[in-house]
Amino acid sequence: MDELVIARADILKAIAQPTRLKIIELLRDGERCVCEIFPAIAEEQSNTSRHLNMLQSCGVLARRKDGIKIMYRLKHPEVLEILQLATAILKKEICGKSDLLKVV
Amino acid sequence: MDELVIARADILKAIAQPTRLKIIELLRDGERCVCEIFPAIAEEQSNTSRHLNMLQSCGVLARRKDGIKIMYRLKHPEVLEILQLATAILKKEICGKSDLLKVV
DNA sequence: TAGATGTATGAGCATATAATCATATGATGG
DNA sequence: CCATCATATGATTATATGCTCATACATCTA
Repeated sequence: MDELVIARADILKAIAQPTRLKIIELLRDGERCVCEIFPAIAEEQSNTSRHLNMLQSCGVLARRKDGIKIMYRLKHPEVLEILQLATAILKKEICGKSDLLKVV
Repeated sequence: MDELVIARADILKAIAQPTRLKIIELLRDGERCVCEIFPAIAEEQSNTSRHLNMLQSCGVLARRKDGIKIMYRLKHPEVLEILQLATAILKKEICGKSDLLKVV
């Protein structure tokens, strides 16, 4: 039971990090190799590689070899749905706060 | 732009933790006070209080006073949808791994 | 007003996480 | 075979996180 809770938390934790969010959003447009990803998200190659590896090993991304390159892609469309829902919550929260501040 | 990525990561991070997941699942059935929550999830009062405060300040939970008690409740149904999607991903991943192991 | 009850918070600790630099590994073309 | 390009990984550091114990703070009631 507790194992399941932890497993679910791990999936969400994998998504819940700025650098990894940027990776996921980039891969929304399709498969990319590491050498395309790290300049696109403005992170170090080394750091990007670690995050990609993490996302792959927890099942969020899939990877395949293409000659010398490693191509990463989203494995589950649900991940994008989660992002949308998070954005929806965020929007509602921002509106709520703006109301309080009488800014909007 | 980066601020938005961080804000989205923060919402997800709030959900992506076992103790907080347990709280959220408990509150799926409706409003509860702290003194009901911490025994139900088998955590210390102090620790539970911190997590509740965290979930409230990031907008996942709402709270109100009821006499001496503080009642917490889910603020956005989207949070439950996120949990469902995470479970869906997990299921697919577990099945995939089971296939590999030829267990199922 | 003195307890009792419910909730929050300060301090401390152990562990986890993310980033960086340097280097290793591995595949490819000349 | 060597140089080069693409990716991964070891070591280190700084910071964040989660938990616990003790205590504070409020609110109610006898």
